Amino acid sequence: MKFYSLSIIGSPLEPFSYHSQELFEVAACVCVVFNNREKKAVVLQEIEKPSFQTLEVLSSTDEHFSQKQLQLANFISSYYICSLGDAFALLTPFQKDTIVEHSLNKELLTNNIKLSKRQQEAFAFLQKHPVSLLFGDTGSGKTEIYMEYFHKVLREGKRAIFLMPEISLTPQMSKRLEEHFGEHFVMWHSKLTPLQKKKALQKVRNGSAKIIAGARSSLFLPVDDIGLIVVDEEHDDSYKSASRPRYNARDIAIYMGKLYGANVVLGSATPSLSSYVKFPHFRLKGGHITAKKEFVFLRESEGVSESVLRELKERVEKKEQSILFVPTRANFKHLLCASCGHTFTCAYCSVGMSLHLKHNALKCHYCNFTEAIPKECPECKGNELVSSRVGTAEALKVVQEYIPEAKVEQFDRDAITTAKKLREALERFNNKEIDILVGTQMLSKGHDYHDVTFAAILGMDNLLSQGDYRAREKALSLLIQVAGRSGRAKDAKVLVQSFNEEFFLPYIENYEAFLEEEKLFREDLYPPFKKLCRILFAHKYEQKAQEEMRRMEAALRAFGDVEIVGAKKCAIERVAGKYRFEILLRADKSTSLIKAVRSCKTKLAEVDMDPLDFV
DNA sequence: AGCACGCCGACT
DNA sequence: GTCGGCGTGCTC
Repeated sequence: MKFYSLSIIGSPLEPFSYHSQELFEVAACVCVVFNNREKKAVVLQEIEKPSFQTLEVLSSTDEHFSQKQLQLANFISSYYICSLGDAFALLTPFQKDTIVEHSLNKELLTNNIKLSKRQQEAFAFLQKHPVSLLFGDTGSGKTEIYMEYFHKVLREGKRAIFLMPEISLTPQMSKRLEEHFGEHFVMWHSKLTPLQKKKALQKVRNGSAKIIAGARSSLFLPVDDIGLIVVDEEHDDSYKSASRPRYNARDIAIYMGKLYGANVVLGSATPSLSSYVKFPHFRLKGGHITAKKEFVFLRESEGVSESVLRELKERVEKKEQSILFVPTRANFKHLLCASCGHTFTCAYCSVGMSLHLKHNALKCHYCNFTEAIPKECPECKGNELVSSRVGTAEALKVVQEYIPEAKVEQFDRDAITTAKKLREALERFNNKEIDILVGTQMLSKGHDYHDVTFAAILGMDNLLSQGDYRAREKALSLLIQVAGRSGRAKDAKVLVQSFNEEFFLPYIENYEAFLEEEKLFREDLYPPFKKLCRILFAHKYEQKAQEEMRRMEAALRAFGDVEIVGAKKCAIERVAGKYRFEILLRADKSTSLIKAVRSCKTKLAEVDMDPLDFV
């Protein structure tokens, strides 16, 4: 009889002991009964017979993790402070007896990419460093360099992972990679259907997929011969997972680079300060785009201004395309009573209800609670309700009323709900069936709109005044990214409605100047110079959440190398009926944070290592 | 995290 | 009487 320590996949608990007649390899997947239910588990090691009764392993499976995946799971579990079971739940195992194809389409070994002198220099630079930052403006030719690099990896008999923010996984990019790498290319993201997933996974497992492009989770596919990881748009916050474990795919890519002996390339036109400080960079400017861009600031706050409308109308008449950026969805973010000042807030969250005229509803953007738009104020019975903070739907309405002949479309999470809708919207825009796209952040994510001659950007001031340490970085990079969607083929005008011209303007065409400034502001206080960890407590009863927080706060005081920056209510103190408290910790080294938090983490506490958002 | 067990209110 | 609300405890 043999005894094993097993990690139950998906369980937040520590490993459990089982027995079996069979001999299992470390990292093999087995089936067990756990708490009266059948679960998959990972063999960690053989152990001595424990003092308590054990259950027998139900069966072995044909799945197993690799040694490197085992190390990766251990890293995730220790760095992000979660169970091994939670870490393994992220990974896709290998499958025994999969026939591995080594045949490579010979035609793909040669390629027709012609890099410019500068691009060649960049390529040489990237190859020299284990982790490097390709700091290249929109349209400066980053993608060609990636392609060239992928070809090289292929020639060396290895494979490459190409990470992108989910929304950038567009047909355009897919098509381009398909043309280059044919059957050796595969796309992986959460919106694939089960059948598509199965097919893609088969190609990954049998080795025919050499270039794996996809979102966060592509990092965890069963690939052991990784020669290169590219993290495109590395500044993008969506690389950070919003649920447990709250890992950052960009940072895990860097860890994996070391683990697999693969180079890592981070690419962005607006790199994060963290990457800029930590890694050597190569600056790629302008490139083959010769079109000029004119930036105009307009000191106006709410809504779509007359000037923006006039500009938009002018473009429509000239049959030119425009984009209009608004940071919020819906018609309005807030609704309040003009006579008594009563605000309409969600019954379950401490946030305002957004006004969605299309559905005749007030909607909470945090828990989705929906109710009819009230006719009068429940407090004072007044019937003069006013709304504020214009969103995409309202901006679209205003534009449509001003320019009835224009073809205007909404481009946000409310309108683009599926991959198909995204594909079709982008197709219509590129086919000139749309004059104006009105959208949120979604507009900024790597889509190639080649003929936009006018971009209007609203709501920047709200983003800038959000108050967390990255607000400046977030606002400025977003502005540059949205502006970068215009002026690709023809000259363009970018109109920014903001009172913060003094902050934005000097940096728009000189992002490194911003990074250098920001470095001074962050030194001794914020990442990457200091490490942060946020611990969240959420509970139905306010007192319970607060007590848990206080208990942990007290325990954390024992650690001299960890500073308790704050222990308080969250900025949004209630979400989905739960009261929320947080502790923010700061230290010089992440090991200090890990040690402290590990030692006194309660069940209720959710750890957010290297937090990016503070809501 | 699930999920079963068990104890108390409000309804056929 | 019972249906079902969620507090508590357990998972090798």
